[in-house]
Amino acid sequence: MTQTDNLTKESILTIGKGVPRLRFAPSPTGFLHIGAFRTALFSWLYARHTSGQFILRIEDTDTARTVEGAVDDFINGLTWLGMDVDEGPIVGGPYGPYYQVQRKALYQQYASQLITSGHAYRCYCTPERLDAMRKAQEAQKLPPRYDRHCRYLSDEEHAANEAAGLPWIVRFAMPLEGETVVPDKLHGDMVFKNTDLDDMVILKSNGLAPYHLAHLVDDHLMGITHVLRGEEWIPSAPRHVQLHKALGWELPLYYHVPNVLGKDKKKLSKRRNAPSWSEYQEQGFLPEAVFNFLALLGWSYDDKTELFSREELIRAFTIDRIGISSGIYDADKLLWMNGVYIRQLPLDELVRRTLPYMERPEAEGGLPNSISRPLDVEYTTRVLRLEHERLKTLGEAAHVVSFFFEDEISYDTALLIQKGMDASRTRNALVYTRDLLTYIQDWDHTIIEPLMRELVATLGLKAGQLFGTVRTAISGRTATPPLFEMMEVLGRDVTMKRIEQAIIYVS
RNA sequence: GCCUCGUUCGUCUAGCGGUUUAGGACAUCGCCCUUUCAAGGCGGAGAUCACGGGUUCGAAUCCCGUACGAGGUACCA
Repeated sequence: MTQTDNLTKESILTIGKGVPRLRFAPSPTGFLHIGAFRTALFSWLYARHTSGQFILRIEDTDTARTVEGAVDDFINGLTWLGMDVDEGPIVGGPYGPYYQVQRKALYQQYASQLITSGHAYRCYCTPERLDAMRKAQEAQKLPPRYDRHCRYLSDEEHAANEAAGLPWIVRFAMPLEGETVVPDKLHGDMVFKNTDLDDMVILKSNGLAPYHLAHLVDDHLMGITHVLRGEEWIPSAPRHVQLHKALGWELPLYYHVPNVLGKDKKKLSKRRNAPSWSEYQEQGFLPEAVFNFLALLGWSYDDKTELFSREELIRAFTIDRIGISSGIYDADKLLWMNGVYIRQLPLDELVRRTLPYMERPEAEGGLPNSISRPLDVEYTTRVLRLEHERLKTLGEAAHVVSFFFEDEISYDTALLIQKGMDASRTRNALVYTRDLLTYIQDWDHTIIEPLMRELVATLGLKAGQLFGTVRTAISGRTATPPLFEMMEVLGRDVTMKRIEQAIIYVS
């Protein structure tokens, strides 16, 4: 297809029929991983970029594998990521229903139309026969393919099978020679030999259509202009082209998007190497960070820009800059990006969004059950201000900040003794610190710091030796926010109490 | 087995025939800042552009093979 042809086709679709219409059509066989949302995101971004429409359709024709609650999971995931749906379940729309099980009659109608036009036929082959056939083919090292047994049945034989009440399905009569060209906007034309294509099933015994017919009928009827789907569909795309031809329908614009791979270099799979999107939510990833990260998975704007707000992404997104080679998703980079987004959050917003994570039960990553301080907004704000630029996820806040809320802290008392110090010098330093702190009028880090620095000099220690000891004494940690601000937030009473305790520990 | 798609630093990528001593980011290493941890700043290392042939004055960029990887090969999507 030449560039001119593309432009022409695109013009017809976008100007002739209105705006671009794209869909996300998951099948409710389980939760969704972020790879699935990545492809949906591209469709969504393009729809928003062009003021087009984004449609959610549920491909539930595999009734046996349908999982309860899956559709809610999709909708929750889309909502979390901020991908609003113009048409679909719940919101409805003029091209519904948006569940394929409810569109059964449509598929049957087109299947029988194809039989009438000679493009399809009824097949009475039993699963046992198909199985035996496939086994025989494999034994002979032949590609397993339907042998077209029923395609060549005479009218009399069809009538006899009918009269006998044999169950049947419908198969598509694939052209027996020639080639099928799949025009793909990302890959260019892909050519397939028709002899490699078999007579696939287009109507199952449960009366529903498999993906091949169902998605295509729906896309056509719903006016879908751009089909973005995973590259695993490339091998069956020629079937879809032939089906379009037989139905006399114009092809949508195809974009076969590369798959997202796991660390094992395998396609992300819910049952093998990919967590549900909701685990990212539970760990405290910000949806805007995941959104940004996902957009960069197989798409790029230029050679340096990586941080995009939602609006910037909508403005910058162009479909032709989607890459064609699949890539492993880099969990480290997501973590980094989440940190960037957390740091960009205004403090009150950070608190508002972190509180629910801290309020979770201890077992789910919340604050310890033993906390003695209430989780009020004022105090939590003062605490989180100190951890703001240190957080990588919202979920880790509770752990990192727990000592601000606990009454008793426990730690390895050996950590009190700094490099070049011993127990008695440490004890001495703590005693001096306690005495100094007792006389401080304004409990403010700007007051505490210079006095503590004087004490360092008085005791002939290095700053790190004194401060390290006090840090451990009041937090039980070796890595904390700046010491004096921490003391200020903790308050005089708690600080003094913990230092007293530490004096006992080192004795 | 057969069919198809893909292949630039460890990872994500820029590059669409000359501006490239192949640019950026994450990770990593070093230095600076510094009371620890982060954050930030500066810098380093890291890619014979999978390999082999062509085409061309000139190729990471175009063509053909090979290798490797992935995907598909169902009354699953």
